[in-house]
Amino acid sequence: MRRPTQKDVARLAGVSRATVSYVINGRSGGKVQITEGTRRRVLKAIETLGYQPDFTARSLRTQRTHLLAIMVPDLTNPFYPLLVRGAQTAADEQDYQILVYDSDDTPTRERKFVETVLRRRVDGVILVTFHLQTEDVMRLIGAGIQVVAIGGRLRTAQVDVVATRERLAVLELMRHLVDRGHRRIAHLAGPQDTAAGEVRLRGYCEGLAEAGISYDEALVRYGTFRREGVRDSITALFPPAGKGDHHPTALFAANDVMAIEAIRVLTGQGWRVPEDVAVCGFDNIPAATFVRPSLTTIGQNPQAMGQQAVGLLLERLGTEEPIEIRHVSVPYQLVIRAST
Amino acid sequence: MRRPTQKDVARLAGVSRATVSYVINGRSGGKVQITEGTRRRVLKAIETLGYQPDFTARSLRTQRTHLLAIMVPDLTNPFYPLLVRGAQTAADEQDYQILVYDSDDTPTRERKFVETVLRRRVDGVILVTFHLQTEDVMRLIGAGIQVVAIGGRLRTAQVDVVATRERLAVLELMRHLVDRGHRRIAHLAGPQDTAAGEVRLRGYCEGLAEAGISYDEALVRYGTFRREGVRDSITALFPPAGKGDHHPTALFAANDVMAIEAIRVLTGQGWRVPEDVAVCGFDNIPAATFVRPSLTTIGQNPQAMGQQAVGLLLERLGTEEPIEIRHVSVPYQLVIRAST
DNA sequence: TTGTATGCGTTATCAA
DNA sequence: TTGATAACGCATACAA
Repeated sequence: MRRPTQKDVARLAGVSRATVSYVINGRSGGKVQITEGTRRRVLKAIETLGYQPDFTARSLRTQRTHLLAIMVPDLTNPFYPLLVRGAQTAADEQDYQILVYDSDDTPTRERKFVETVLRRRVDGVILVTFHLQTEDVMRLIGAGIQVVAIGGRLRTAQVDVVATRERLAVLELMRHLVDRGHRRIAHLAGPQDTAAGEVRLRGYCEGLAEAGISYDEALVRYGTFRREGVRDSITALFPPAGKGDHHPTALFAANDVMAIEAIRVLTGQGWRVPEDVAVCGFDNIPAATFVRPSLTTIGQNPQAMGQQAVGLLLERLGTEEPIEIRHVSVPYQLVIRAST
Repeated sequence: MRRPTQKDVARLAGVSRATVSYVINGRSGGKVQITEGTRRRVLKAIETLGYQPDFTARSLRTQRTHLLAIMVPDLTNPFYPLLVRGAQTAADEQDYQILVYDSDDTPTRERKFVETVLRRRVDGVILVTFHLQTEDVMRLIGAGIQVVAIGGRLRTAQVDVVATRERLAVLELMRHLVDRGHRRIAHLAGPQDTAAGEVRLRGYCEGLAEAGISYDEALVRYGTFRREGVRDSITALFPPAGKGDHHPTALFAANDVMAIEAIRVLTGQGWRVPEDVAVCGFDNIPAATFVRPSLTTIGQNPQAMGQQAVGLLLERLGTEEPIEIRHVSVPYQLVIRAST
C-alpha cells in the first residue's frame, strides 16, 4: 500500500540503501563502481516493487527541486499560452516541471510570485514582468535561483534576456507600408511607460525617417494596448467629415487588439480597409486571421521564446561554472494579409 | 548568505527548535501552549532574520507538497487558460501552487503526466482528459492524490467531476433558433467518440424533438472540432446552386471554431448570415466577438470551473474524513449575437 | 510551557 | 565494490 522506498528496494535486493542510490544515480561513470551483478539485482528489485524515487526527499538533499516557474501578466492573452507551451516542451525533455503563475499584471502579485518561488526553492524562473525592480531580481539570484527575463524591460539587470527585436520588426512593417505607397501613416501607440509601447513608437519614427517622411505628432495617438479608447483615437485621426480628404492612408497600431478594434471602428464609420486606410498591428494573435479583412502584423515567436528561455536556464543549472549574461533575440516574422 | 533555518531562529530567540516550529504552526490553539513572551521573541527573530519556512523540508515531513497540478489538452485553446486562471485564483488563496501541464491531447503525454505527479507527490490534480482510463485515475487515488475531472468523460470513475450541462445548453440554443422561426436546422457535429461531440448532438436531437421537428440525417455532418473539413461539409449542406431553394435556414456547429469557419465559407459563397442562414456555435471563444457577424453561442464558464475544481480538491485536502463523490455543474450562458 | 529526540527519503562521505 | 552513517530542514510525540 505504502509507496516503496529505497530501503524496501535494498532489502529486496539484499544490498544496502547506499548501493541502491548509487545504481539509480548512475554513479558507475564516476569513482564508484558497481558490479554488473548487483546492479541488475537492484534494477530487478526496483522493477518488481515499482519503486520511484521521491522528488521531495531528493530535493531536500540535493537542494534542487527540478522545478521551474514562469510568471506571465495575462494567461488569456494568447501570446502567453504559447510561451508557456514552448517552455514546457523544453523543460519536459529534461524532466523539469513548470509552475505557471498569472500575475494579472499587478505589482502585488508579481511580488507574491517572488516570495513563492523563494520559499518553494524553484531552480529557475522565467519572468515576464512589468513591475519588478532590479532589487527583486537580485533577491532571486541571491537565493541561488536562476533568472531569465522575457522582453526588454530587465535589460539593465544582470540577467539573461530573451526578446524579439521589435524595433527592427516595426521598421520592416513601415517599409512595407511605404512600399505600398503610403506617406501619411498614423500610429496608435501603446503606453509609453512600457518597453513595448515605447520601442514600437521608436520603430515607427525611424521608419518615417528612413522613408524621408517628417514626423507629425497629430498622427500619433496613445492607447492602452486594449480596446478601450481606440474608438476615440480613430475618430480623431479619421474624422468622418474628412473622408476623401487629406486623411492618413495607413495606420500602424502598436498591437493587434487595438488594430482589430480600429478596423471595426473604421469600417463602422464607412471607411474601407485597406482601400481607404491600410491597417497593421503587432503580435499576430489568432484573431488576426479571423478578422475581416485579415490583419497584416508582426508575428513574434512566443513558443521559441519559451524554449530559448528554458534552454538558458537549464544551461546554467547544468554547470557549476559561471556563465556570462546573455541576450538572445528570437526571429520575428512580417505577416502580410488583406488589411494592407 | 545562506538562508536562515529554524535553527538560526531558535538560537537568536534563545529557545529550542521545537518552540519555533510551534509558534510558526500556531499550535497555540491545540494542546501546546506558548507564552506570549516567547512567542513574540520568536516572531521578532523570524522578522530580523527574514526567515521563511522551507517548503521542501516541510513537504518531506508532512507528506504534503502544497502543490496541485492541472492537465489540459491544449493551452492555445482559449478555454483552458481561463480554466487555469480560475484554478490559480482559488489555489493562491490557500497558498497552493499549480503545476500546469499541456498534454497536447496525446495518450503518451497524459500518461507521462500521471507519472510525473506521482513522483512529485502533488496533493491533487485537475484532469481534463480524453485518453486516461479509470485505472490510471485509480493509481493516482491509490497514491493518496486527490483527483477532480473537468468535463464528463470520467463520470463513471470514482472521482469528483466539474462540468457544464451541455445538453441543456444546446437545448436552449435550439429553442432560440426555433423561436426565430427556423425549422430546417443543420448540425455540424463534433467527433462522436468525444463526450462533447456526442452530447451536443444529443442536445440537437432533443431540441428538434421538443419543437416537433423530425430528425433528418441529411442535415447532419461530422467534423473534427477544427477548421479542416468544414468547407466540404458546408458545401454539401448548402449547395451554391440551391440558393433560394429548400436549404437549411440555420446551422448549429458543435464548437465556435467550426462555426466561425462556417460563417467564412458561407459568406464566401454568397450566403448572407444571418439573413439566409443563421449560425451558432458553442464555447464563446474570444474570436466569437471579433468575427463578422459576431457569433451566437453558448458560453461556458471555464474560470468558475477551475475555481470549483480547486475548491473540491482543497475540501478533501482540508479534512481527514472521507467525502462522497460529487458532481457539480457550472452555469452556462446563452450569448445571443448578430449571427442569428 | 519548553526542550529532546526521532524520522520523513535521499544523497554523499567515509571506512571497511 | 559495498555498507554504515551523517546531514538536508522541519514537525511532533514524549519527557522534563
